[in-house]
Amino acid sequence: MDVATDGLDAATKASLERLAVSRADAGTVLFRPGDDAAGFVLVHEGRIGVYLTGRSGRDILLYSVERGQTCIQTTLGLLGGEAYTGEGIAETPIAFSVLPRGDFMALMENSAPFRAFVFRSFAGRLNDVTRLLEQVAFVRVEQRLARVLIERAGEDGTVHLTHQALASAIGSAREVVSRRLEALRSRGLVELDRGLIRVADRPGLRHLAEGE
Amino acid sequence: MDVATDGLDAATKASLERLAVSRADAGTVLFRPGDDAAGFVLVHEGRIGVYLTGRSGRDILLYSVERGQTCIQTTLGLLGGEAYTGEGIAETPIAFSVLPRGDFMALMENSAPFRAFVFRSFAGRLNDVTRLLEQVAFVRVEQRLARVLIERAGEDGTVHLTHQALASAIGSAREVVSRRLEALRSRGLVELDRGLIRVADRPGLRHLAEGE
DNA sequence: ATCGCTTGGTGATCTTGTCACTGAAACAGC
DNA sequence: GCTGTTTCAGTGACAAGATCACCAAGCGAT
Repeated sequence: MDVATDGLDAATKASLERLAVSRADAGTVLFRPGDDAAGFVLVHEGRIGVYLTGRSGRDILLYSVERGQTCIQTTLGLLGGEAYTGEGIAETPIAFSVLPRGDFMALMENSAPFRAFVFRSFAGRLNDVTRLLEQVAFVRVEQRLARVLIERAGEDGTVHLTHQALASAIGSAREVVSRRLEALRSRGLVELDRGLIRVADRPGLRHLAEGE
Repeated sequence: MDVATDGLDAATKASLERLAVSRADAGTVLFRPGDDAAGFVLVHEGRIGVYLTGRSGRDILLYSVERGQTCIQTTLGLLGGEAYTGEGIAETPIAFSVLPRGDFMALMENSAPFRAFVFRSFAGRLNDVTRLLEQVAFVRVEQRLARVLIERAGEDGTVHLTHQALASAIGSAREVVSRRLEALRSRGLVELDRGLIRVADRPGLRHLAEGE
């Protein structure tokens, strides 16, 4: 799942590292559905969330782009001329650089390791989205919720997300998440606070997340 | 959406056309989740459906592979070492050829048009799956059903699919499809027969499919 | 004809999504 | 401190969809 810049040859790496680094605050909207891709985006620090939004206003997290990864929506746009379908939001303060279209094409032409990197990114995202589809289509909300809580819990078992943010992460509605969380709490699996969930019984939650 | 072999240079095209052509009957299972990719698959005739199956046994059509297209699940396997997550079934009698792994890698290395073709395929599939996710996550069953009926209806407005097949196509359950179809019938939008749906009011159905 | 299989219909029940509110906590400015 | 304002969370009522457990037709083979 993690697509690192590892495996790139020194020359390619150097040309990527020469790029100017931009920064953006948490919460910045980096691109919206319909935008054209400006260039190949590489994330150095922080996390970008790419969301799909339905007409009703409900949204779902397609995938996250973290350090060393690239936003393949952009690549998709560069290679196929298709515009974004998702919305990109900085979830933390981020640092990134943009490789202009022409330079990107040249690298694709000349660097086999770079091509491999881009392909791996693609493959990883396709897998992410497919797995997400599987979850949304076939898995109960409670189980999806348990999974996200496990994934997002820090060392101390805390998850700093609102019910709304959790709902977006699993593609459900806030009210549903509230009720499911209350159900988990009543079983002693989590503790609840405003904007904060504490995982109280990690093995129990993991068991739920695995299904059965 | 359609990823044709158009745009390939003559040399690449020739080397693809030298491959031996295999055939398979409708209904043949071509690959299952967990299988390793044998090589790069190119479809000459017919249609392959790639399905994702949940534990419950319910399944959903990820995408179809038609004439001139390639099954990117395979490519994904070749490039990233990931196994299939979907199940491939011949929906019609098919003719296809397989480009062995080594030859595939060589083409990727040496032919820019071939690389572009593979990238376009990837981009198309990622788009397909994303759109499907959007449908499943945010769109009503009735609307998804209407859309599929429009897409699959022949010149004469007939759709030769069972309720179960329709349910798989939209990622729902057979009973739900039966009930929704009955609702459409009562509104005069379709006529029903065993294994056959006739679109009676195409504009009306299309209107439904567009949403609102 | 009749056995077996596929296809489709139906009621009951549970889960999930949606709508319309309410209340509680956090926060900014005075 | 208070006072609005905003964000977050809880709740009841109801609609949509999934699941389960059946049953009944249609169809093909022998």
